[in-house]
Amino acid sequence: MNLKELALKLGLSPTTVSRALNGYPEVNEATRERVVAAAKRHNYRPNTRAIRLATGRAMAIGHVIPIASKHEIVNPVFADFIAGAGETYARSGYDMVLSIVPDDDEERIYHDLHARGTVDGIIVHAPRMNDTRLQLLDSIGIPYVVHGRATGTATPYSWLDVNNRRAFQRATEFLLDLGHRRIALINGLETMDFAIRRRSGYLDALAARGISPDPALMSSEEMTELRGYRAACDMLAQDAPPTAFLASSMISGLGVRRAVEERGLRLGTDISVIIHDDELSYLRNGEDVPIYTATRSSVREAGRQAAEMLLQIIAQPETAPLQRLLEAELIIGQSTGPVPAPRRS
Amino acid sequence: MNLKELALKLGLSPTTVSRALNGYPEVNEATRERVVAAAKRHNYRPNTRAIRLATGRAMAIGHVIPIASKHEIVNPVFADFIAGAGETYARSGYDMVLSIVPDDDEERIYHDLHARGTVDGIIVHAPRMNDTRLQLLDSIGIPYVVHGRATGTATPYSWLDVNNRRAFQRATEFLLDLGHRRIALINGLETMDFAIRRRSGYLDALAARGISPDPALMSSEEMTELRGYRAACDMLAQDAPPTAFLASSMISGLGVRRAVEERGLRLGTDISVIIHDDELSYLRNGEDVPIYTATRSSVREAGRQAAEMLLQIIAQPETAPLQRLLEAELIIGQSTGPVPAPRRS
DNA sequence: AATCAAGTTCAAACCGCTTTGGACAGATCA
DNA sequence: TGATCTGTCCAAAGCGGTTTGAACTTGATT
Repeated sequence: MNLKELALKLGLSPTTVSRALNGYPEVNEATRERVVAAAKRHNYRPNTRAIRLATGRAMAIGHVIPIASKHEIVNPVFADFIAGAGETYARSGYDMVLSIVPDDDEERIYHDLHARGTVDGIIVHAPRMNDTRLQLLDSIGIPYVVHGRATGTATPYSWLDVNNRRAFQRATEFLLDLGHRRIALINGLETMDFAIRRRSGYLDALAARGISPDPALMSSEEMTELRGYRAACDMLAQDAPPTAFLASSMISGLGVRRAVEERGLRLGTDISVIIHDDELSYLRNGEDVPIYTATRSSVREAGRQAAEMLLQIIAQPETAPLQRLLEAELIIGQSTGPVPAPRRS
Repeated sequence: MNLKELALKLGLSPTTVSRALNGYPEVNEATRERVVAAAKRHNYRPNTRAIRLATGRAMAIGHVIPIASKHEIVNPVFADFIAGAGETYARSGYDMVLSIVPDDDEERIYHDLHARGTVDGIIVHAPRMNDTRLQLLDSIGIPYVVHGRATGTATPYSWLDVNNRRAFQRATEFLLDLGHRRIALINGLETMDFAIRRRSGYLDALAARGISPDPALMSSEEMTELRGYRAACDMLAQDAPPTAFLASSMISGLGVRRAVEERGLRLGTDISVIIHDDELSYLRNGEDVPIYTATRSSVREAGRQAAEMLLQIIAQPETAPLQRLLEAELIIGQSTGPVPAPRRS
């Protein structure tokens, strides 16, 4: 059932039927009702492909997920971010198209998506420092919103980010207030912008108390359970082990916990741990009572909002770049406590 | 730069240019080369929207991700499954469109996707027992492939599944061979088809040794860390606690481990644990040496293959349903060992 | 009564490609 | 030599909508 057939059935022209269904004012209310009723009765749904060609809009947003060919990690936050963004798109009648791209091929994909008219805009994931993609997208002329920021980018651009620096600064201060002095940072890969910011928050908090950072207490790895475990093992085996850990994700936090408990130490008494909690749906940090003390910010909500921003930019292309900074909460769980009295060896 | 402009520049008709680029035989090789060169020089990329309308094909596959509104879990295996499927689509020039749908709205979405011509086929995720979606999709007439199976469906359909029953049967047998008699099952929600099959593999193995199952050793929950932890805690607190656990995912396995270690017990000596390992990229079960003994099957590979099957079905609609059963490996890690001598209390 | 405006409706062009059904030239054949 | 075939190329008709510009009613205005 297409527009022409429906029009024929109604004894109207396709023009009028189209207008009736799309809410244009120049159509008699009585006929509109007739048309709407007939459309529903015949299960008429306008063909997306035709609409797209006719209007010149793709009604779709692209999410380009780069896969580093070496270490093929799919960032686990994608699932929840995308779930959030998808809610927004569904409300607005947009489709979400996902491209999984080996990262050396990314540039071509952006050109393609635009030239072939597959999408109206793009969400940029996992920005790095001096990320070249933003300039590329600007030059191509695709509307985009970055999830995160790209330190070192000169021209303004639209982004939505968590205040990672502040979150980790507060977390570090919290540990310092508990008396901890040897605080380890189990960070994500510091090619990632968010990891750079978290590190700087951590360093700032230490500096403010006159503590000079110890490189042996700072690791920068992929955020997997195993990496967290190994980094924590190494650090705990040192002569002057840390009394507290700051882990960049729930998953590396699980690895830290394993290392801690394997040594017969107890979380929250012998060793304190703070994680960053993205509120991943399958990795809840407890239900009512949080297990870990954490800096918390919902990545799903970030997805919702980033998508809204992008749709707004697409609707009004002339507006100045939109920027939104979400603050993370610091929530107190059972994984932190005052620094224990030094053990005698 | 569109086809008409390019044709004009070349002094050819759009017809010939289109044919030259699409490899039709009725075009002189010399002109073809000229066209291809010009296309590259001017960065010509045919407009997807126009192709789709003209050919009547969407060149896109839909992945419908249902979100249970009550407990909003995004299944963590989606990310990796989709990464795998995406690789296949990229190779074949298909787009992947994701719909995040509250599960009470799913039926409408399928009708929509088809009637509006947004996709050429669908991957069905997370099938349940007697899943009504398959019949719906059959009646609508959309090609589809199910990731998993739907017990109770009478008519044949295309699916790709892991042999969950066999995997859990073997895992249970392995524990039985180690002398374990009280083996707990930390299963996923048994509304899910895969969970039903795993359970039946577990029960079969027990039955084959004449062991009657103990309901107190079987839990069926969402596969989160917390659920795994709680279930394990409850079971370990019983008068006759289990000596081994079978966990339906790496994540619930992490919860089980926490419960075990929290009680001062050691994994692989005091308590044995086997997990199912989907080889999620951010939750590797060790690198060279597996941490957990596990039934292993790559969900990413499953994504690749399911996508290939679907593309094949779309290309040849008249073929009989395709079905593929992947066997899980049983890999031996450090989390299992012989049943310990009973403690005196 | 003629003019004008507002309210409705429609025919036709268009979006950018694919594809059908020729057209035309040169080669091949009887 | 005329007929047939082959190799190339093209005009035009879709695909299924949106959108422009015009036409036709009606009722109000002068």
